[in-house]
This record gives sequence, structure tokens and C-alpha cells, in this order.
Amino acid sequence: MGTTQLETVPEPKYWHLKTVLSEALDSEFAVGEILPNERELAARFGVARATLRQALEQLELEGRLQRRRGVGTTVAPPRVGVAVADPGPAWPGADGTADTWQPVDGGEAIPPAAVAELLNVAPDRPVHVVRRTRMSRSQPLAAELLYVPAESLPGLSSIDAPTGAARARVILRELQRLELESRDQAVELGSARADDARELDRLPGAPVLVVTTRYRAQGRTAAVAVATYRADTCRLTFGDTGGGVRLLAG
Amino acid sequence: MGTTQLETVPEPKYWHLKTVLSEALDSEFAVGEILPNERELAARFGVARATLRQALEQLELEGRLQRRRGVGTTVAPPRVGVAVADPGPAWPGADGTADTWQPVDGGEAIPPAAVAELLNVAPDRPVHVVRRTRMSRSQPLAAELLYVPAESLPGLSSIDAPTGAARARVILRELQRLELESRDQAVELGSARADDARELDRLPGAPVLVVTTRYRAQGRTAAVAVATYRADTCRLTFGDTGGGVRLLAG
DNA sequence: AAGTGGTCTAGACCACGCA
DNA sequence: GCGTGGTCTAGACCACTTT
Repeated sequence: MGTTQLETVPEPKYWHLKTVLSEALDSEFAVGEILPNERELAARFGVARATLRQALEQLELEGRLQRRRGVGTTVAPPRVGVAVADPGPAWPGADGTADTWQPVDGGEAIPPAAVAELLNVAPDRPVHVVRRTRMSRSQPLAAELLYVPAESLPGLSSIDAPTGAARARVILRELQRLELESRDQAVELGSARADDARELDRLPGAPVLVVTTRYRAQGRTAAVAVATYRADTCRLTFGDTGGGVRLLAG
Repeated sequence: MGTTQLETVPEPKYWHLKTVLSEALDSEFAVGEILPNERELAARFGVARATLRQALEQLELEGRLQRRRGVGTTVAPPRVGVAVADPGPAWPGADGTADTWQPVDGGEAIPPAAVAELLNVAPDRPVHVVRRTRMSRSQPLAAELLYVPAESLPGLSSIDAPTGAARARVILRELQRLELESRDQAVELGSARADDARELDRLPGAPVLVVTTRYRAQGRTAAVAVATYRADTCRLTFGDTGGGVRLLAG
């Protein structure tokens, strides 16, 4: 990585810097390798540290870099493809063997206004909540909150309900007794809340992809899941819509 | 639920600022209203302009604000839901009446390496390319590049092919003569390239949701589309997987 | 204790939209 | 021409991890 001089170009310095760095990453660095620290990089390119940081920020947003306070900046591996809607509609926790979700906690809480509206319950009514984490290669990919109104789980008595992760499993088990009719999802960009950030090993405000899933059963919305995926490391895949839907179309 | 341990958490100024502003947006501002300018806001909150900007940046990322150079900062309307996989697999341009995509340009070009690999063609082979824009309420939502290898369009002679948008329409029409077998998609975070940024009425580097769609026909990948959606204004929806897939599952 | 990235400041100038 | 947001600087200190 040489000291490529920055010419006076119409494009912003940080943009040009990002291009130069990006090419250097392709040709001169291996995945996992540690870059020189920010102060040295800034000096080497003859820019202020803030400007250098603006370039690094973009590269991190694109999943090319990974920065960790107290450690350094490393070259990130390619994003992992994460199946979000494959292979068919299923209740959370129903995948059996290959389930990568781990229930963390369970309880009751008042859902966010947006979720209450989707569930069609009063905005101040507490509902069952399950917290889960999705791992891959012992690295956290996503943190999820699943909201289930009491009406959806008639078999769940509040007497025999344990607490913590055990309770989460009970709620998930009860859910699977319902016949799932359909499921729809939405993806949008967000920034990690403090609790999600801790779970995802990121700083608060880190960019995340928020996947909202609506589960429908018995003619109404039976549950809503809000999953936040690390935007830097994840590529969300929406599985092959072949076979099944072709029956519909044909 | 939850262990609300109150650690010694020195919350960054910009984070607190973001919370305060967010609440103010909810209670004191209407959609479309113009906020005071950055210098005044910074003075009002007693912080440097850079710090204030860090808070505004996050709020813009979350779709709460819209900032435009030379104009000002306005309160953004709620994100629009954009159907990306609904209702079933179809070639681009096949929606008939309600098609919101507008072909912009057509021609030939060498695809990016990642696309060439998906298409299973040599990385230096030019392919047909269609540029389209997706509009909603006369505002651009997405810019797309559709890559189609010549082998996928045996009926397209290079003699009678026009140029520009007309050519784009010819390519799309030819595509629809193939029987589409399946389609899969992936969503990831990216930053707008200069050309996409211009099309989307944003600055280069603006956060976008990149949707990569792989169209399969005749047992192979017949086309690949890379669509970049404005992350600030779009919520991507993946339609109801009910009916059709239930046939598979049941 | 040393070194890293994260936050913050107080300025300056530039690019753009609009009257 | 004026006011807006966008870029850039040269510092300082803080939070965190590792040694």
C-alpha cells in the first residue's frame, strides 16, 4: 500500500480515498489482516483523521472492513448469506435440527406502538415476548424480539410458566400448536438500539437490517417478530420461489 | 423480563441528542416541516455543529429526516412499503398495467465480476444491460441494472436492435418469451455509486438497499438484476408466502 | 501503561438551490 | 447573493482492549 497522492479532483477527498483503499484491500490485504492505525493512515494519505475516518466508515458500511475499539481495523470476510424466508412458512423454532436461533429470554412486556398495531391489540396491553439470538460460527448475526398476544396461546397458563430461556421455549412450543396460514416480511434499514447492540457485539447506533415478520393464523395476526441483523456482516436471502408458486402461476 | 443493570454508562452526546430530537419530531413537528438550520440547532443545544450533524445523520438513516443541500432539513414522511417479491415470479416488465418501473436505457456492457459469476459467463464477456428506474409519487425509489447474456435471448438479432430506452424495451420483451422457472433474491446494505446516486436524487455514498435477483430459466441463470433502493425512504416487503407454498408444506 | 478506535470541538471553505 | 447542508482541518480527550 503506497503513498498514493490525492490530486485536486472535483470529487470529495474521502470518496477518492475510499476508492484507493478499496483497491488496496483487493490487492494487498488478506481477510482478517490488521490495517495500520487511523493516525498513521491519515498521515500517509495526507488528510485529517476525520476525513480518513469518513472513508473507513463507508467501507465498513459496505462490509469491507471491521473496526473494533481498542483493537484495530481488520479486513472483513465476505458477507454471509442468511436465509430469512426459506424454505416455507414455519413458526419460529420449528426448524428442528438445523435451527441456528437460540432462545435467550422470555416474559411479558408492552410492545412498541408499531408492533401493537400490527397485532391489533391495545397499545398498552402487555404481550408475551421471546428474545432470541441467531449465531453463525460463534458470531452473533441477529437479535430478535417475538411478540405473541395472550389470545394466540390459549394453552399457556401463567401458573406453570417458568422464567428466562425456559419460558421462551415454552412460548415457542405453544405457538407451534397453531396452524400457520401465511407469513409476510419487510426489510428496512435501522440503527441498533442499546440492547440489540450489546447482543450483536456492536456499538449502539450501528447499522442493522430490521426484518419484521408477521405470522398469520386463524384469520388474524398471531405473532410479530422484529429481528435486527448486523448490516455489516449479513446478506439476507429470500429463498427460491420456484416449485410452490409455479403451481399458483401455472 | 430483562436485567436492567444500571452500569456507569456515559452516553455519547450525539446519542442523547438524537433521542431528544426524535421525541421533538414526534410531538412538535409535522411531516414536511423544515427544521431550524444546523448552525442554529447546534447553538441551541450547546454542541459543536459536527456533533449535531452526527445525530441528524442517524435520524436520516432511520428515515425520520430528509436533508438537502441548499434547501434544509425536513421531517420525512413514513417509509413507503415497496413490494419486491410479490405476488409471484415474473420477468421484469411483465406486470402489465401497474408497472412502476420505467426503462431508461439499454445496451451492452461488461458486468461486474460478482454478476458474471452468478450468470456463469466469462468475466470479460459483454452482456445485454437494461437500466430501469422505479418511481412512486414522482419520486425515484430505486435504480436497477438488469444483466442478460446473449445466450438467453436467441431471438434478438443485433441488426434490428435500436438504442436507448427503445432497446431496453426490446430486451425486456424478448426475455418474456422464456419460461421463467424460479427466482431468488438477496438484500444487503450498500452505498450508492455515483450513477445510481444521480438517478436516486441523492449524494454519492448514500445508504441503499441492494436487491440482487437471480432469474432462472431452462435450467440455468438467465438473467441477474441488481436494484438499489433508497434506504432512507423504502421498506422492502416480501409478499405473503401463503397459498402457494402451503401446497408444498402440506 | 500503551495503543486502538470513538467522541467532540471551533473554526474554515465549498457546492448547491433559490429568490 | 444569500442561506443551506457538505467537506475538511488540527487538534483534544475518552473508552476500551491488550500487554
